[in-house]
Amino acid sequence: MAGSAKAAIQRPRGTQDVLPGAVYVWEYVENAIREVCRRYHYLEVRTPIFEHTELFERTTGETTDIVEKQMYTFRDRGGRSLTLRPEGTAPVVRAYLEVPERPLLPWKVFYLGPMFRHERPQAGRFRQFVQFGVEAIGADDPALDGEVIALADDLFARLGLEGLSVHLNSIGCPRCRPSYREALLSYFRGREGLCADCRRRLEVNPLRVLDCKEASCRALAEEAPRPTDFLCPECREHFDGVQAFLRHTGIPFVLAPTLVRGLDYYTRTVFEIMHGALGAQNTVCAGGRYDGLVEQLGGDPTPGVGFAAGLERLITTLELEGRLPPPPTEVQVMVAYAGNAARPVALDILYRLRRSGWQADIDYLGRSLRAQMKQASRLGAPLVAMVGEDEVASGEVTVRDMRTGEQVRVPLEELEVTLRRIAPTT
RNA sequence: GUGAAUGUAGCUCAGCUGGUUAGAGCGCCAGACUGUGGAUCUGGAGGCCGGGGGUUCGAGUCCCCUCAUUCACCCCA
Repeated sequence: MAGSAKAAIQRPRGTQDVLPGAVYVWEYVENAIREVCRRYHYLEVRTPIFEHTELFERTTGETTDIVEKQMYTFRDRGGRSLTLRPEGTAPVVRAYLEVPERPLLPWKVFYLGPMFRHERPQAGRFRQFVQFGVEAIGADDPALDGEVIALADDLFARLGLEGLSVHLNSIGCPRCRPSYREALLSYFRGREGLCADCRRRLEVNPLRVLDCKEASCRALAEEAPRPTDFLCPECREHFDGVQAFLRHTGIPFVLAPTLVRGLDYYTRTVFEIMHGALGAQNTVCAGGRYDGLVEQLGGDPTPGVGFAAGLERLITTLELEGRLPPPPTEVQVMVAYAGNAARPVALDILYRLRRSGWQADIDYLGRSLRAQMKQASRLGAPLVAMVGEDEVASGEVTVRDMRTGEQVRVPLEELEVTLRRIAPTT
């Protein structure tokens, strides 16, 4: 690829470099996330990048692809099996159980950081990707389900996104799900037309047959029994409560009777926030309730609800909707000089500006003044401070406004006032 | 893990049925303007045509393998 004799080392498959010119977009999104979370009283938690493998095996679901074949698992020198975290909820719950003092409930936290799954990359899917997620542990109030959905909705609105829609469903609890499962099995077993994948799904995880993309399966799924028809009275009431909250709060949503989630720990509420124009991986945010998870990890029975959002997909959505913020100014003042005699003076000016807070830079490639101007222009620097032999002799500096082309020559002491006057806001 | 498409200058791409010095646009550097950007013109640098093997007198063009990228499936943010 590269012209060198040795083969160039490329980044590992499914990873990305966020280059300097793009980092501001990430900062923009991260800032929006932190601000919204603060308003909803969710505090940040930072858990390790790797965990004991068992944590994910026990929670995510032993039959899910994530655990079966997508984990980056390795042994450390002590022989322990560790895994780069493939998702954020299990680690957060584990951390909750390790909080030294009993936390005030609900424990409302958010996380923001890289996750790892060994999958084939495609549009909107990477092996290392960044997830933002919130978890509220310790209350089963439907208004809390509503709160995490509201938080996500608020965030997306704040980012200016419009093409997203909330899809909502309830998959019941360990008490009502078995009867639904049976109904589903007998429905599909009595019918022809399922694809090969779905015949396998039917045995492994029957609920997943519902969201198959195959046309024939979808047709069958349309008529299939729905989880919401089998909810026990408590789950029914809870689900009604979530919907009532959303209507009351004015958050639009659509009921999605065939929506199920992949991870084993979900109960009751499940939801996804999707975008119509994203390609095959169109879910930007997904979550739900996990009332059995804390107990499963050795804690007292404690309900919980949360979601995870993929930042790469979110940023793609921003691009798609033309909602990327303009890039920030890299350099406010470019210091240019003509002739080697002026260089020490130019460096003095450069450091004087930097020390008083200006974003300032200078040419290091010995370019002609003309080329220095061109650089300044390309960098989008609004101001150039120029010195040549004349200025050195008279103790002055020439300030050029790159937007208008106007320039003035002022005594060195007046440089900063002049800069501020010409470009007060930069 | 499965399938398909694509890999030619820094970037985006040409290169007809294999034919000898591999091109364009943009970008970059320099000059026209011996101290001044965004316009124009001129010149220049920069490619073992992803890598390996094969067919052929001859391969960027054909065949095989391999690596990478992209999209889709599986699954999922």
